[in-house]
Amino acid sequence: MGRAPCCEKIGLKRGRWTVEEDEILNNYIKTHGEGSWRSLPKNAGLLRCGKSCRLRWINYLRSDLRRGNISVEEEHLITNLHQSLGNRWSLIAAHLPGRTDNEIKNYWNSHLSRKILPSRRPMNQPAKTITPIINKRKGRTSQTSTKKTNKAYRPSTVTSTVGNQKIIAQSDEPHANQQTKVDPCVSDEDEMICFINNIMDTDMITMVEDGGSTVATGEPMSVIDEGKQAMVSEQVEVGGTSSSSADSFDNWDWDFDVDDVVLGFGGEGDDIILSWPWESITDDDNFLWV
DNA sequence: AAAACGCGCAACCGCCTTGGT
DNA sequence: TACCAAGGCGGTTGCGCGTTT
Repeated sequence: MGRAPCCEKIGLKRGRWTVEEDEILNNYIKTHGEGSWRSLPKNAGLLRCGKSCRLRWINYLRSDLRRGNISVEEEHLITNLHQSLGNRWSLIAAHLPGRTDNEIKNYWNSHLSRKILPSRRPMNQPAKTITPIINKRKGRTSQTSTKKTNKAYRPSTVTSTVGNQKIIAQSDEPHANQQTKVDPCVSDEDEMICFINNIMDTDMITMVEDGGSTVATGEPMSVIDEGKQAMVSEQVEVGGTSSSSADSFDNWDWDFDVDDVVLGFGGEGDDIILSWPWESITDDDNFLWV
């Protein structure tokens, strides 16, 4: 017995949406609001699967969408977010207002992955595959589940030296259940990209070699301890300089009481983020100059 | 001019989690 | 506690269109 289809498919239309269908869906949602996707097509008089309606609305019909022309800034943001979050397109999309996860995913697959990944691996060297550490959370994202997810996000810190200045960069990294290819930077790499790669690479390697054993046991370690440990263990030497800021971590407020899609520290709005490491990769605010 | 090819994007698929009962 | 429906997500597919041969 195969798995039952998510919805009755007999007689339902598939493929591209027509203008008329868009209009019906648009009008229905404007009148009745989002939700109840299962019953929506029937009520609206659409011969479509509820999932299909939801997808069409989210990816195409919503009024707050920005379509096309991903800017350079957005591209940088996507790149940096992907370094930290991996293929968690919905989380990445949450940082690009008006962009959908589908759009970003497509953009990544068609533009950025080719642009970035090939340059990170020497031609004659196979990519190193890191076994997933943390189970990827899939499926419905409620506020409660978001809380759980957020707690799994552990800011990591990497110190590096650029010129004669030491940099501490904090990177958020859930490292989901994904296969990530880690490669050394090549010589002609742009310096900043190379630095970002170092962050990612060292994160991943440390996760496996150091923090990995803890997670692999399946023991639900204290989130706070886990975060601290990760941050401490992930202090790495880049450019011959290293430091530990473990002491300062104890002073952090780790009581993440968040209802947000992303890490939040409170503030005027629920989804205000105090500091995302990638927020402005060329902005000094992003790093702590020591 | 036409066939072949490649790319971008919309849509689908199947798995997973959540929340209600 | 178990079950089920609904919703959400990432991966994949395939169509349409522009470019190349």
